[in-house]
Amino acid sequence: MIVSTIMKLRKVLPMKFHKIPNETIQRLPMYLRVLQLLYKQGTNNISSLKLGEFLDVNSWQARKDFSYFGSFGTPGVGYDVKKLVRQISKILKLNVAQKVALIGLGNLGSAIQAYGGFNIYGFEVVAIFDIDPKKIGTKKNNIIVENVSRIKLLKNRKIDLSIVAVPSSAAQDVVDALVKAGVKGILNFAPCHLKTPKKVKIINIDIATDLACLPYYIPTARRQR
Amino acid sequence: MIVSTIMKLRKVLPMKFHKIPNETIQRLPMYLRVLQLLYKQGTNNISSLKLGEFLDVNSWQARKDFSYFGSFGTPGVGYDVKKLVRQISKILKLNVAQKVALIGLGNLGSAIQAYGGFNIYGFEVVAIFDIDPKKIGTKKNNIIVENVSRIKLLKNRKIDLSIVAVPSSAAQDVVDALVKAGVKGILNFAPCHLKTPKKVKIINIDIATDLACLPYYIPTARRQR
DNA sequence: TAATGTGAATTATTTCACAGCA
DNA sequence: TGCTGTGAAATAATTCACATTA
Repeated sequence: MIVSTIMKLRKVLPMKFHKIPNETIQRLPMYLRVLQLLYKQGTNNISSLKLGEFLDVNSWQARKDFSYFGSFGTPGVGYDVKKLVRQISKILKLNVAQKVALIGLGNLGSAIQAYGGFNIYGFEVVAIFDIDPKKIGTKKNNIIVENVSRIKLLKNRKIDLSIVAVPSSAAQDVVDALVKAGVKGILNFAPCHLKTPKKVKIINIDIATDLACLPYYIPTARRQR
Repeated sequence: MIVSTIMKLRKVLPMKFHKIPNETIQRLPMYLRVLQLLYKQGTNNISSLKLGEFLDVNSWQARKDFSYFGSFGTPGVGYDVKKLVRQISKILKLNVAQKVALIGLGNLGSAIQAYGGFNIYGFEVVAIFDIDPKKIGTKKNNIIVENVSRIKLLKNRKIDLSIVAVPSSAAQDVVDALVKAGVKGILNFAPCHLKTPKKVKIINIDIATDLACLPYYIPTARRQR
């Protein structure tokens, strides 16, 4: 009720005080990725139309997404690529390097560790935990694999983020430990719903679930029974 | 304009003729996963409230999701778990086993191949392709790894779905080949936007992009500059 | 002239509230 | 009584259209 009143008041205020759609936040990293690539290739200026073409996003969608945070472009000219990169980085709080703890060094955990795609956003895996005694103590990319029982010691290591790549059966215990250790954001790969306090943001990636949507969209399965 | 008129007409028609939200489709595999688990554990009947609790979904959300497709429950009683599993499977076209081709057997591809989570939805990886001569010809889980140049031969093998786990630089070529080979649905892990004809459904999973959203939601990064 | 920025309109999705059935 | 199914209301997100500015 109060929220509703605030929302109505906000309608007379400038764009930047409107509620920001979740979808907008999810698109920002994609803009950022393309813009960084463009900058590397020597493109200094780009229009919302061109930028959108790289991502299958309409020009007005891109402009509106940015407008929630301010006016970053120049009418008649477009956006300064470098400036826009800096602005989006700041919005997403990616302007400071983000330390990440990886939990689980099985097939998926190893793949994530080897994956270089995090670097462009300033993420760095600085701690790895596993439960397998054969892995504990070994080095992976100069990081010593630690026993999951040591997750609680993260408290003193200024790590806000964690990637959970353990089996579903172990996931809730791991998440509980991470929350206790002061981790504020979790990217979870276990295909199950995990309970966290409201202050801890959790984003789930469920590969099988995403795949399971595909057949629905396929006009006619080759031989439907 | 015409679409808008149809939509208005639809408002007087029963629920099942309404447009089905994409979000509903994305929730169906999650209901299915929980229901299968419950059934294995001997639960034969469940209410929308209990079902929702497992997934942090409101009871009315679950009921509305199902209502787009028909009336599967019994007022005052709830849903027959086995019956609901069968209905959702049918809606998602998961009632027939789905063959999947995996492209790319690097770190991520290997992890996907080893991941058992697909089985519950009836998926089976039946073909693997890679570009590395050292991998081509070897066996992985009884499947011979083939050269990517042979993707075009998929045409005769009744495979509708594919998982793409190759570097961004190779992804568009791979997708083009898959489209030519008659693949109808693609789950893409390469962090880039890929062009496909409208009739081919593509779902993207971008791990780094999802991670990049997390810091935004964290109240205050530990030392914001 | 060529682009941005943004109110307003439209469309999509969620939430509510309750009629109706076992 | 307890739970489903669903119109209607509320909320959220996208799309449009255009005033505005370099």
